[in-house]
Amino acid sequence: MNRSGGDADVTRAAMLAHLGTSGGASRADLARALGLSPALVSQTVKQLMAEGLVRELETSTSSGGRPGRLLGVASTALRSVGLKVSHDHVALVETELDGSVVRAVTLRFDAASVTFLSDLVGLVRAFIGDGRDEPILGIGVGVPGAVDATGTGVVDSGMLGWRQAPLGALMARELDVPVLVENNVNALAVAERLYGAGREHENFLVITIGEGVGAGVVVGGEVVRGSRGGAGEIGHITALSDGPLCTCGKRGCIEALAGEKALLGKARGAGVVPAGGEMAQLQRAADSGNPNARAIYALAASKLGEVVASLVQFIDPEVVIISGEGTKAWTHWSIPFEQALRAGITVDRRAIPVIVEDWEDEAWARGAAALVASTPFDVAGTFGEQGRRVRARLMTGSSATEAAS
Amino acid sequence: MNRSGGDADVTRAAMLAHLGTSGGASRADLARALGLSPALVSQTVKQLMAEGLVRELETSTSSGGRPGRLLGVASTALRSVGLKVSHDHVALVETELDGSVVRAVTLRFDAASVTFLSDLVGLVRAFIGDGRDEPILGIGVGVPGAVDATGTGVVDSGMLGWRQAPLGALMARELDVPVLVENNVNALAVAERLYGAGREHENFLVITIGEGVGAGVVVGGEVVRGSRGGAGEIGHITALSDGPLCTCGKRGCIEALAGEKALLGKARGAGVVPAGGEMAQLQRAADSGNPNARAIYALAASKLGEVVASLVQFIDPEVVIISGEGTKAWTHWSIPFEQALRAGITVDRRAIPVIVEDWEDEAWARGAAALVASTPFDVAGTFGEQGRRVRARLMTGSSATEAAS
DNA sequence: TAGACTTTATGAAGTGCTGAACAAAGGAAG
DNA sequence: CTTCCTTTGTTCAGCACTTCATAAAGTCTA
Repeated sequence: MNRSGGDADVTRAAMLAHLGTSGGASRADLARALGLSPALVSQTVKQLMAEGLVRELETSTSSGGRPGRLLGVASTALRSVGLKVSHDHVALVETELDGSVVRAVTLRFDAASVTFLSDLVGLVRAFIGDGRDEPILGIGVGVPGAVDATGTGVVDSGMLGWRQAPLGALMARELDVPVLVENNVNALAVAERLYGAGREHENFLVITIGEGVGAGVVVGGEVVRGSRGGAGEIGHITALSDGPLCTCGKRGCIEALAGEKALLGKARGAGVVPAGGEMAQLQRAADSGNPNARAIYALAASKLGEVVASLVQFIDPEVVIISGEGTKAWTHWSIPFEQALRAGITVDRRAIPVIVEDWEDEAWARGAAALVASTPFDVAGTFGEQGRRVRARLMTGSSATEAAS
Repeated sequence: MNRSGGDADVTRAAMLAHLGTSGGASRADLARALGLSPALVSQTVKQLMAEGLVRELETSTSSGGRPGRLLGVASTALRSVGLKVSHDHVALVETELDGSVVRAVTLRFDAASVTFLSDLVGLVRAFIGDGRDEPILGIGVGVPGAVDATGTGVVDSGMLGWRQAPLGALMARELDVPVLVENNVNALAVAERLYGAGREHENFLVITIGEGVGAGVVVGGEVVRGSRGGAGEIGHITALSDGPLCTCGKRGCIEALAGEKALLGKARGAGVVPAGGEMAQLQRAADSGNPNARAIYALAASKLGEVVASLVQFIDPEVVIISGEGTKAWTHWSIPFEQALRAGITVDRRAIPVIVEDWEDEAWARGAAALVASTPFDVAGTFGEQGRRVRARLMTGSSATEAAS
């Protein structure tokens, strides 16, 4: 399969992104990884080197044949910005193509303010202004909620209280930079696929715990978005009939059982933490052996395990990755979660590995930034016009200013 | 995106298959449906017409512009065979490319016999022999269980008691015909995508009820197979903790609550049907208003609704299609199922349509036959060598004998 | 009835990619 | 140390497909 016509730059961008995200790779490596013919890689690398975008590094050790000449991106100016939007704060990071974080800040932000859109644009503008004068490749935005079309970036979020917020279009226009908006768990899944455990897997599940409970689904190497970008919204799967009332109006949602608010509520009710107490206090109580605190975690973990078991049975992933702020206390989740998970699936898939990555705010934002690095691989064209703009910037080494369309 | 190199026959086959499965289409229709340029379609159609594989039908009515000249496949000999394998019988059908059934039989078959492989081959050989002398395009096989690689067709099935049965390779060798083996629900999902409600949807869920409970998942127009072909095995999702013991060793699996055996067991226990009674008797009892019988259906339907609600919340499909033998009694499932389903999902997706198609054995087999017609669209190459062989046969109008590899 | 518009179909020129053949550069075996 | 094998990288002819331009065949509007 090739991409003739006007799609040559997709190939070029994919090669640049692969070199950026994987450190060094030989031409043969590139051909295998991207499914292209060696001939094309040779040819394209020659161009990219002539343009000064790619350079040869050292020679790799041989594995019984001719050793490969490793390649790397020449430009150091290929940076992306990622932001994670929460109801009361925004985390911003600037990353290199390989996912390494150059700088990061967390700022207060009121999602319920009437001026939330312009507020957000202002924060991002200031953050970019603080950096070097190099123009950035693009901005990735992770939001808790459904994103209608990733290209235009219209957001519906119960957690933020946004209805059809035209976030992507506005930011792209105001900042004159490609902006990719996506559900934050999906963004995390993209990051896992590019830099994390998902690199070796085509099918996996990312489960996040924290304020909410979410899931990202990767099938055949691609993130599943569902009919209107609503795939992975497992927070409102019913885990206990006649359970506690959830913010969504239903009863017994897993988020109402294993979300931060639910845990805190229980902890306060049981007197484990004081009235105005925080999650950290609950964790400390559990750490020091408080049986009530441990029981609170255990119940949540067990219910989460049951839900994840259903998903594993349904979609048959190769691994399950657990992430989110909630993993800070994972020691208290681990055993009951795994027990419930293994007990809820058939024998043939009980060996499924569970990988825990305790990422915090910064990592979520890094996930959003990964969206930018992933666009060159986005053959399906999910990101549309914004994706094209990112690729165009990759091509010019981000040093030339781009004409806005 | 194009498919240059050695993949020209994929395009040709896809055009033939599209014409076969959709009746008549103009060149412009083909270009749109297959995502090709009009120029290429013109060019390729010219070839196909010269080879006598395609002919022009009448002229379509104009919709404000030049009317299109409708095309159709010239050969009437493009037939496929589909079979549905159950533990005690096999259903066989012969179909045209458009999915219409030419003939169908159901035969006794013992999946537990030591000679089950050769028995099955014998049945198929006899079935093909009974038909006209035209060689067929290929054979699709639907089995209840996981199929490792659709190309080679190695089957693991708890319901049939098969472990790593090399069904596909054996049949292909013995019968000298391309053989595509797939999980039966996945096959049904393919049929829905080609001929049914799935034609207008890229993301949908197929739920089957009957002896077992299964699911087929279509995301982005493609059937999701999971890491080892085990996606969609929802029968053993836990729907009721501490529920009845299931054949898989777990408790409260949805199959142990809503599968035929479970319903029959309950019906016998409640005295609704006699000791050796059948499903039809349970249904008649419910039809005539027996409250116990109705309650049995209602509980199963409600539990199924809860499980499907989780899946809908998770994968966000556009529609849910219900099928399988169990739909014969759907009137008794309908209300509690829909109630449980709507109650278990968030407001934003409560409008999701539920489509019921009461297909029986023959339709399952037709689903398997649809695998053959779908191979030309199988860009991902799931069917490998067998898929290539099907395409090769399509090209020669199935009139030339094919050299076995 | 003439033009404007829409949609279908085709021909020519150009582009992206592949496959095959070949050269290069190392290790392993005799 | 030569010979074979494996893997990498390059060159080149050829092909599948696309875009662009143009013709064809209708409907709609003035």
